[in-house]
Amino acid sequence: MIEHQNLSEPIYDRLKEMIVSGELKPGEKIVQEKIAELLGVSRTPLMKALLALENDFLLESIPRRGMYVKTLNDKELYDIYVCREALEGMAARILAESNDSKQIAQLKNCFKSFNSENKINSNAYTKADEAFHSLLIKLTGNAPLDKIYFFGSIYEKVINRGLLRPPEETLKEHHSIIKAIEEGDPYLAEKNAREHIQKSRILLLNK
Amino acid sequence: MIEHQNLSEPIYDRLKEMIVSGELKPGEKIVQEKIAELLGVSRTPLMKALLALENDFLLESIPRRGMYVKTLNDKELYDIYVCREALEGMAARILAESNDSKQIAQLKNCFKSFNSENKINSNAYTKADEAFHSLLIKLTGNAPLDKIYFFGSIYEKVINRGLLRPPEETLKEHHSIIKAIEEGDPYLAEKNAREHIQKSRILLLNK
DNA sequence: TTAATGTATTTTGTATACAAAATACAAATA
DNA sequence: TATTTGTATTTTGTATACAAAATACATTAA
Repeated sequence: MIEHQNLSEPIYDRLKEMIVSGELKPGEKIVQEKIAELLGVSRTPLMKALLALENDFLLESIPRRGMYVKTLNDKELYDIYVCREALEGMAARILAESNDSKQIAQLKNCFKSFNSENKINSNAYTKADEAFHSLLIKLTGNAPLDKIYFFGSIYEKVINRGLLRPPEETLKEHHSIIKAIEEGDPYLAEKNAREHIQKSRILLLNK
Repeated sequence: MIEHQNLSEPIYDRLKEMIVSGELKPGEKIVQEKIAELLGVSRTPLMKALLALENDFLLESIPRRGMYVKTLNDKELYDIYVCREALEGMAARILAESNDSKQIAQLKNCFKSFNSENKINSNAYTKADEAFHSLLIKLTGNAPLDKIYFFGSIYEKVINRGLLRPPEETLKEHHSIIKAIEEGDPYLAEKNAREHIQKSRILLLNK
């Protein structure tokens, strides 16, 4: 079955899913031949996908030893939140500066189903949360920013440990970020976005 | 010559140098077989290096067409400076928080040879500048931050267009960043670091 | 002359083959 | 028994082989 598309891409997607879902457990070794056979491909395109996943912080490579599913310790998780704070803060600032009503509508749309409800479905909210934070970055139109913001992949892994804070609490904060963007207040937008991440970050310390 | 070390790493280093130095020109296509032969290796380890370089924003891949040396347009360069502003600002804040005299000494050391001199060697200063900004990130001990901060590789490419601002001007700013860190003032350290990048960023707009 | 078409060549994407390092495990030694 | 040593097996790193897509180029038709 030699059919020249980009095999690496579907492999990458599949493996990412397997890692995030826990099908491949943290610390587990990726034995290339086994995974290749499992996915029905050769080691060559698999290797490409593995390298991409390493760059996403989902795999860890020890030269001459192999690739392992990354186990995020508390320090690393904390450090990722530090990066998120800086990057999402900047993203919020940029969006507030451009103050685009279409963009604001998109941001609002993430949480529209939760506004009127009294009881928030935790699973649906987690998805919305992820979409919102990812959208915040995407809407800036800053390609390098989007490239380095690989934390989305890790997000689900974090969530699997249990939501850090109740939706009722974070929903307010999300809206305050959007509101500052809508008011065209870059300083406040950045401040709100940063404080939002910071609150979760601090919780990670006492875990 | 089959000798199992990590060929990919030296290949990566060599290619990075060739790109940064301009031996490989922006927009130039990387013909795998040619480069492989030039470096005396096969396409397999070369491919690994190419993928890493793509992740560093130094190469651009068009599926089924090939890899090309990235041509940074003004918008992308500007966007990179936006990221730098966020990340280096955060780094300066962190260093100010920990307020470690050893770290501060290291930072000062970057510019020690320029303090007493009246005429600054532009070439040496460029190297010092690069070392300083890279060190700022490294000293935080934040691995994800260091991983996403690939801009150092691009730095020289930018500089090749000509220094954005005279050393006399930026040297002061560098010292003001260090000073704020030394005084343990996270807010000021972040502010100074950000303004430092911002000033260069704004210049990029009028180019 | 210009545009279109078909063929040859080049180049990428993938699979496979093989060498050397790493690992597992059994036998030998203390 | 615990530790070392040697051998077999596994697995990675690299090279090569080959198919299909992309490109170059010449030939033909308008």
